Amino acid sequence: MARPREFDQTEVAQAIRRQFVATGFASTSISHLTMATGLGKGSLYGAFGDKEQMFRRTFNAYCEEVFDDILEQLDGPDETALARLSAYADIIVADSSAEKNPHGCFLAKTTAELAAIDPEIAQRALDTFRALDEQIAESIVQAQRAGDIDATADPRSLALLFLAAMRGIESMGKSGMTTEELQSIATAAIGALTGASGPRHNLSDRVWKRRRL
Amino acid sequence: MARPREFDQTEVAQAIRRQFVATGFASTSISHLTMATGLGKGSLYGAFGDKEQMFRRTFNAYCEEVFDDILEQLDGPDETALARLSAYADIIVADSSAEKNPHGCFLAKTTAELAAIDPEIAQRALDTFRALDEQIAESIVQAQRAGDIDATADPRSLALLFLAAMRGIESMGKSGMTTEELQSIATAAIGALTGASGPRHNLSDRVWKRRRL
DNA sequence: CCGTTTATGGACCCAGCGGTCCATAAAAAC
DNA sequence: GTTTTTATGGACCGCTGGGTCCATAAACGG
Repeated sequence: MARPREFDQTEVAQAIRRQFVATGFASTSISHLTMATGLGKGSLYGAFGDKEQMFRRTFNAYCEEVFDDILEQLDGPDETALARLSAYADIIVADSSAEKNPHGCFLAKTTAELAAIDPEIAQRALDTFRALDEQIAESIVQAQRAGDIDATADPRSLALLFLAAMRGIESMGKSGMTTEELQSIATAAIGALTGASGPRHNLSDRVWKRRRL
Repeated sequence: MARPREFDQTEVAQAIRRQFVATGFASTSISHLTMATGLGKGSLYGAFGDKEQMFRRTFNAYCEEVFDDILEQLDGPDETALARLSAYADIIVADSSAEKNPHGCFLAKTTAELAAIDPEIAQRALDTFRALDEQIAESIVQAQRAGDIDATADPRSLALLFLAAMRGIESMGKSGMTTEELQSIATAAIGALTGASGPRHNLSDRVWKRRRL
């Protein structure tokens, strides 16, 4: 061992992430990254490799976080499964308003920019979507057991619809759609799960965990 | 008048559009455009202005087309309103598969890249989303009159949910989600409109008009 | 205290960027 | 045929891009 790093790896990684979230891959220059991190080129390259490696690392970490977040948010007993889905939708709404989060979801942004020309990125995005879908489907099965969702409905189909609605909220939120409109989508999505009969259990159970885009 | 242009404006505009759809704004270089169009820099600048003007013109034309398409697709009598919505969803599915259309919807791509830093782009995107929503809502009202959708449901809320599901299909299609999965979303979205009772009229009425992303 | 090893950040490289300019070509006006 | 006007496309410019290199700094082992 010799001279140690003068910076905190995770702090710098967060600064890099903030920059990529704001300006994507192509529009982020190395000088953006040196400014955002306060490091020189040499340090940045020494610690994280080139721009592409930095980006892939950031994107993978983001996808993992997105998944960890839904895992934590949807975890719980059958009786509050629907309430947790509703709370998750509320979180998506809150995080998708352009006012609060002008740059939108990094997963969506990166898929839009790179999926067509980078199979690795596309695959990671697809894996993440499928993982989200799976978690949602599990919660729907729980809610079916609890009597909040029609037990004869196909949970996989409902889960995909719910996920699509969430991605739609994100997609349109970036353009400046109001929180009221986005919230209406979230409410309607939950309504689509419960059907005309409505839920058996209360949706307003306190099941919020934490927020993340 | 003197020497006339040697190229067809609309053909060249289409070539420009193909390039922007493929590589977005930042990642499209002028040399990309000269290659795509076969024109020299001078001609391109003379006829269309600089890169930013070319892009804005292309984006605006695209938004208009998206709206014209839904207008044409959803036009018709009450009895087939739901079938037309279903056909529209099928078109979105077909156009959103990465296999057929790797670059995705230009509206989504541009919103993801630029809405956060360009209010004019954001506003145009928002206007387009709202216009789509309005047309969908109108068709839903028609379907309610025809007895295919519960007349007590709020058409605005249902329309936003439907639109969000469509944008979700587009968003996830780019990552390579299968046509079957995307189609399942479309079917579930129509199901969410009709509710548990199902539609009164047949969904398979021949109401397809033309295709567009 | 000195040699070794690694971190540091700015100098440097050159390829490609967006944009301008201009000599030339070509059609219209007369 | 001559003049006028516009289109054309490549030469050219200043600048910034990503990436490398290296003199220097700083901590450790002995």
